[in-house]
Amino acid sequence: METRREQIYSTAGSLFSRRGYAATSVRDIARELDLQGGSLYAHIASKEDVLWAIVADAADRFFAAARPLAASDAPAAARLRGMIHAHIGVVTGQIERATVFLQEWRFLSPPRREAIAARRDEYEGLFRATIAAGIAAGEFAPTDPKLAATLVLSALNGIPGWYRPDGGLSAEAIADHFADTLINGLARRV
Amino acid sequence: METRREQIYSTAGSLFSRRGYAATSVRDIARELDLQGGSLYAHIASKEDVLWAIVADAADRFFAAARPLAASDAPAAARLRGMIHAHIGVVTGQIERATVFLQEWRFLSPPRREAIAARRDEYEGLFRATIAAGIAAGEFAPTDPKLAATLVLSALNGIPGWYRPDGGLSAEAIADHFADTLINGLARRV
DNA sequence: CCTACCGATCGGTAGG
DNA sequence: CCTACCGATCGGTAGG
Repeated sequence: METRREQIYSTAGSLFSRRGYAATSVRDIARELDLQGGSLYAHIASKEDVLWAIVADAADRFFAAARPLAASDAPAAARLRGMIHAHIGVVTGQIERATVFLQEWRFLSPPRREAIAARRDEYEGLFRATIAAGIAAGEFAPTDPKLAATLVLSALNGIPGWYRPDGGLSAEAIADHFADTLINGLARRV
Repeated sequence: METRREQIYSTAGSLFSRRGYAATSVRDIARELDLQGGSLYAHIASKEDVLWAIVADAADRFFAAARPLAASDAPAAARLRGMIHAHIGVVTGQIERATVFLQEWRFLSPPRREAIAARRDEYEGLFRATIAAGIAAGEFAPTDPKLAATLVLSALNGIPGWYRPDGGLSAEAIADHFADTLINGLARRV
């Protein structure tokens, strides 16, 4: 029971992720739904509103997946491992929307772009704080938590560039490997 | 003694990196050079040719920086450290062209896009081979070299998303931190 | 390198 | 949701 509007978001997400927002026209979206170009505007107010709906929804999913893990009382390394798995789960499970979130948000108008920039920084803060806690607890070697969080998230956010759902590598296998390598990289030498 | 054509590449690189290829018009480029839109075509054959010139040039720079280090006879960890520094040097030293190379190459026409995909895979192969050599030599823990190379390059290629040349963090400091963390992450536990 | 133009397409709207 | 349209802009070209 998908509403027309949800169909539009889904189709737009697919097209935006493949061709980019700027290179996708509202008529491209309409065509995939067997509608006339102008008919889309019975359901949406503007092309940018569609982008915004996709981006804001994806941001919510990342927070919903990672925040509970960041807030748990497990050791920092275990929390970080869980957050890496959760993040990769969103990226691979919603690959089109995640790609649009990661790559196309810069086409939002300034107020919305700034809102997303703020949310991204807040989200990165979950990783920063977890890494900082791990350093304080002696689990991780002393390092710049901000730079380390950026490294971790950059590695994870590169996944849409090469991941194929039907490839030989499961999201779980990728998450295990990435978590092993990254956490090992942060770990204190014994 | 910059030729007009080089000015066009430089201006286009700046605009493509900021707004994206699809959202930049040839008139945008012309305006920055105080030319009429059509006058650009006295110097270039098409908008796509400009993108191609930038992307192909950036690819050359990455190879020129990393290939000699990959081929040296130093231990694998030292080679990988050098390659990470070299790669980050290109990314931060030519940030606009590097951004266009990393983000906008998908707007190339199919034959050129495939050529760049092949070069990217070849380049990633330098990292794969170095990591595989490190595993064989017992410097690195056994792991999937392909996945590990992808992790490393994803982390490095995220840098244009946040690096600011006038920020408090030098390219060298970033490279040191990233190389430390990534090589530590690959290292064999002792 | 400019003027003036080409056909195509853009996001969006009026009125039904 | 369609038809028919709006003004603006697109990449590119002819002729000078």
